[in-house]
Amino acid sequence: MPELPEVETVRRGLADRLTGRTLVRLDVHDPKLVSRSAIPPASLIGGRVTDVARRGKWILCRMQDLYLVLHMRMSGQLLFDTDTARPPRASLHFDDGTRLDFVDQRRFGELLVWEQLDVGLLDARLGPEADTIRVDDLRRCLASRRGRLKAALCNQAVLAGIGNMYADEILWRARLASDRPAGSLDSTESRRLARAIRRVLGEALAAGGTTTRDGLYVTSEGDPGRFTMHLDVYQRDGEPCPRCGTPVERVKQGGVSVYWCPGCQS
DNA sequence: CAATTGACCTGCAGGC
DNA sequence: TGCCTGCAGGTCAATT
Repeated sequence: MPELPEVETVRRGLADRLTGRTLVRLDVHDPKLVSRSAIPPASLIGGRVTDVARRGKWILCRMQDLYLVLHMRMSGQLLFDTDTARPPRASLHFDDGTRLDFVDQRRFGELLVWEQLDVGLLDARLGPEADTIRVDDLRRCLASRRGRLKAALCNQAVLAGIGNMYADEILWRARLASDRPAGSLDSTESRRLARAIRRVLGEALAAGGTTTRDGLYVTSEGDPGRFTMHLDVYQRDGEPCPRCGTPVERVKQGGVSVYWCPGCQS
């Protein structure tokens, strides 16, 4: 599922190909994709892409006074000029002939048109960007939280960009158990966690993200992510922990799977 | 205010 | 073979 490294990889792909381009045609094949947009998507036609930014898992394409806002949710793919097996939910055509398709098996993704004001509102409901988090900011984010550490890491209002897969990888790297109360970390553990967040997300981004066995994540050029082989615990239940050899366990916590090593995470 | 739960979706795996 | 159930999880709204 697209988390910060995947969304950032896609953002870079879009920035490369779309900056300076003008949208000449927009075909929405699935109305649900745009149903939460207060401004009709057709308003973007004739607009030129001046900048492609990212906030958490949201992609924000500035098109002069409006923003094309994209969220891939579980299975969204943004693909340039590919002939996919799956029909796109929308296709965007640009002045140089480039076509960008929004393909989305599970149909949770969204395409929205926002004004500057709405971008500000997004900022207010997201925590700081996870990939650059520093230990003192992290402690502020987690302080006085009584819920589970993993839930806090995955909560976009606390920290923006982490999802289920990287939360497990980060917790393994930091040698922390997912069910620890978020506010219970001492200063050593907080330092370890902040470092693990930056390291895991940074390495995953450098590898162009992670394509899991569902194969749903690919870059905007259609390439799979190369971090897959570097996963230490995610979807590796039963395999020996790379650090201590204890078999990796999979448990259910708050409705989602947690992959972790009971031998070295506490 | 913080935490939890259900809803939204589709494809696929597993059981019978 | 075919039907059914459960599962994958990001975000939001509603509830505790």
